[in-house]
Amino acid sequence: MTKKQPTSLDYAILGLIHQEPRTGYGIRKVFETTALGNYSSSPGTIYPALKRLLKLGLVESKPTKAGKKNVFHLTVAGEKALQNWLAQPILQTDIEKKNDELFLRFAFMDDLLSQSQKMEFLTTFRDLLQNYIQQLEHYHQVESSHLPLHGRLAFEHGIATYKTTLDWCEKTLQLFTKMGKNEN
Amino acid sequence: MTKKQPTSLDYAILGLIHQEPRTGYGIRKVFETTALGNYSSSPGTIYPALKRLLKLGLVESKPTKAGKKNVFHLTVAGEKALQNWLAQPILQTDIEKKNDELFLRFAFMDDLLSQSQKMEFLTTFRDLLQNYIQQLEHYHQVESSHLPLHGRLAFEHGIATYKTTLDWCEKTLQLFTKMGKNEN
DNA sequence: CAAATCATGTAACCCGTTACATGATTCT
DNA sequence: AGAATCATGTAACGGGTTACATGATTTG
Repeated sequence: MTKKQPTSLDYAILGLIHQEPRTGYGIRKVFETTALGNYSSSPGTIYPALKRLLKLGLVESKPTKAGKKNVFHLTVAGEKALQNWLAQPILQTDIEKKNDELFLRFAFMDDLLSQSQKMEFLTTFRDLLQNYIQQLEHYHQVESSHLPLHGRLAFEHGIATYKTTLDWCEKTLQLFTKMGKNEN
Repeated sequence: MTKKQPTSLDYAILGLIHQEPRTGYGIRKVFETTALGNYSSSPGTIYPALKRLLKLGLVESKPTKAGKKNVFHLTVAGEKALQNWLAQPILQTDIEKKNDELFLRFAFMDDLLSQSQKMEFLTTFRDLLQNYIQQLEHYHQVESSHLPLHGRLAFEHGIATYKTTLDWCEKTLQLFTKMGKNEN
C-alpha cells in the first residue's frame, strides 16, 4: 500500500524546479544542454513525469496569462519529499548501483540540508567507499588470476574510478571543514 | 521494420554464455555475485531475456538429461551479433551516456576481436575522451562561477572520473603495445 | 528430515523510449 | 514569409522490477 515512491528522474525534476520554477520545456532544455546527465529530455518522458508529480501533490503549476506556458513550482509537500530524499542515509548498494543518484543528491543539497547533514553525507560516503574499495581489492588479489585479461582490466578500471570518487570525497570534506572554520 | 536490437543486458548474457555455456540460474549467479555490475539477477529479468534471445536465434539450449536444467550456448548468428556489437565504432554519446556499456564491451573482447580491433577501440576511446574532457573543462571555465557550489563540485567529480578513465585507456594501450612487441 | 540452495518460470505494473502531432513565437 | 525554436502533449511498445509460485537437489 505504501505510495509508489518517485523515481530518480522525478527527484531530478523536483530539484530543478526547486532551484527556480520552470516550464516542462525549460526542464527539457536543462537535460538536453547541461551535463546534468543521463536523463532523457524527450517530451514523452518529461510531461508524463510532471503529471505524476502533480497527482502526488509535489508540484503545482501556474499557467501564465496567455495560456500555453505552464510554470511549475514545488509545493510544501514537494519540498519535504525532496529534502527527505536528500537526507536519506547512504547504503553500500547505492554505491554499487546508484552512484549517479548519489551525485544527483549532492548536487541539489545546497540550500536544503544543514551543513552538518552535508558533512554526514560526505563522511558516510567516504567510509562506505573505503570499505567497498577494500572489498574490491581483496577480490582482485584472490580472483584476478582466474579472470580473462579484459575482464581483469575492466575490473581494475572500476577500482580506479571508485578511488577517484574517494579522493573527491576527501577533498570536498576538507573544503567544507575549511569553510566551516572561516564562518566562525 | 529493422529488427529490434538486443539490449545491453542481452549482450551481457551473450558475452557470458560465450565464455562458457550456462544455465539461466548460472547467469543469475554471475550478476548476483560478481562485480559485473548493475544488471539485475532476478528471474523476471533473466528468463524472459533468454526467451527473447532464443526467438532471435542467437542462443540455443540443450536440456540436460534429467530434465530441469537448461544449458544455453551461442549459435553462429549469436556469436556474430556479439562480435558486431563489440566492434561497433565508439561515439561521443556512448561516452556521455553509456560508459558502462563500453566497459562491458571491453570486458568481452578477449577472444572475439583481433588485436588491431582492440587497439582501435582503445585509441578512439582515448581520443574521444580527450576531446570530451576538453569540452567539459571549457564549460567549467566559462560557467562554473554561475553554478551553485554543489552543482560545481559534482561537475568537477565528473571531470575527474573521465580523467581517470582516460588514464586507464592510456595505461592499457601501453600494456597492449608492449605485449604486441613481445610477441614478435 | 529440515533447511538451504539449485532451478525455472509467470503476471501485473510502470517507467522510459520512440514516434507522431500540433500550434505559437521569434528570428532572419 | 519562411525557418527555427518554443511549448505541450498523446499513444504504442517493450523491458525491468517486484512478487508470486513450484519443485528438485544438496547439505548439515
